[in-house]
Amino acid sequence: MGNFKIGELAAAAGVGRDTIRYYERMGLLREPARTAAGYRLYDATDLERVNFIRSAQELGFTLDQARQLLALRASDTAHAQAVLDITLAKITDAEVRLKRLSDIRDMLRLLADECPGEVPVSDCPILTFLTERRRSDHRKI
Amino acid sequence: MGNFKIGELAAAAGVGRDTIRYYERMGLLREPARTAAGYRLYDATDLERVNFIRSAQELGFTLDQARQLLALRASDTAHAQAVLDITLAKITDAEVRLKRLSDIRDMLRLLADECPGEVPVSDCPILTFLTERRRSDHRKI
DNA sequence: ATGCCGGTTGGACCATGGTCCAGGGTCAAG
DNA sequence: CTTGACCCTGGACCATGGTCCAACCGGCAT
Repeated sequence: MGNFKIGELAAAAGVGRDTIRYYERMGLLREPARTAAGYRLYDATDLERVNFIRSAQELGFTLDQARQLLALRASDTAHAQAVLDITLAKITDAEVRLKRLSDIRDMLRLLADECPGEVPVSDCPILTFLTERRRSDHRKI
Repeated sequence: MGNFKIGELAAAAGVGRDTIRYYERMGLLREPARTAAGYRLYDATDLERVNFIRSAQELGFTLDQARQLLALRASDTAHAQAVLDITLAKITDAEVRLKRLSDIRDMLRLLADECPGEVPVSDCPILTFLTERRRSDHRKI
């Protein structure tokens, strides 16, 4: 009972058919049962898996990490610490990227604030900055 | 005076030779003069261009945007407003991404704080969250 | 003249996460 | 019986910013 064909699974999960086949190739979904004609047959646990993967992606996990999380979930010996470790690494990673990106934003904002707009490009402080910067370089932004 | 071969330009700019040729193919660098043997010959303005591109990249501009900035810099009719517009768009873009990423970090942090570690994965709140989440979905994270 | 470094080309390949296509088979409705 | 919607496969293709490769040529030192 409750068997879907690929299109139905895809629609239920809000992804494309090709995405389902891609996940299968990537080892995120099991090889499904088939009808006599070769059609893939899925059930509710497959839908749940696809939903899990999508949720993980929304939290910034890669497909590879989603696969690790699925493997941990399926294990009966693993402890939650393993999941926590992955999560903590992801948090650190997010913080590094937040720092880099906010530094960039701050620098752009400084430059934008200095730029009067109504001058020829030759007087644009943004271009001047990009042009001059390397004379004293090799520090990170 | 001051002509470099590609390897010298690459070393001076701190990039690979292939990167120089790649920039040429992408239209970021002019087609350089050649020696009789077909070797590319560069000068200080080419080095300065590569440095400009690298600086732009460090500020989060794509190569495509770097090309636009170079075109503006070379124009004698453009005004600084055009550069400012690109920069402001980049700032907005950075802010959107900062918001998304910090929302993700916050959610991960909440989940990590709830996770005791020393329990079987079946009791891991992170996995539970990923498993359950889609029952009430379709809002952005 | 021999070795070696560095130059040339076109094209393949990397990661990431898919998307699309051709050329065929299947299935239910009209 | 035909039409249309769906499914199958293998492989190409997308963006991004390069990197690496083979197979060849140039130029300098020993």
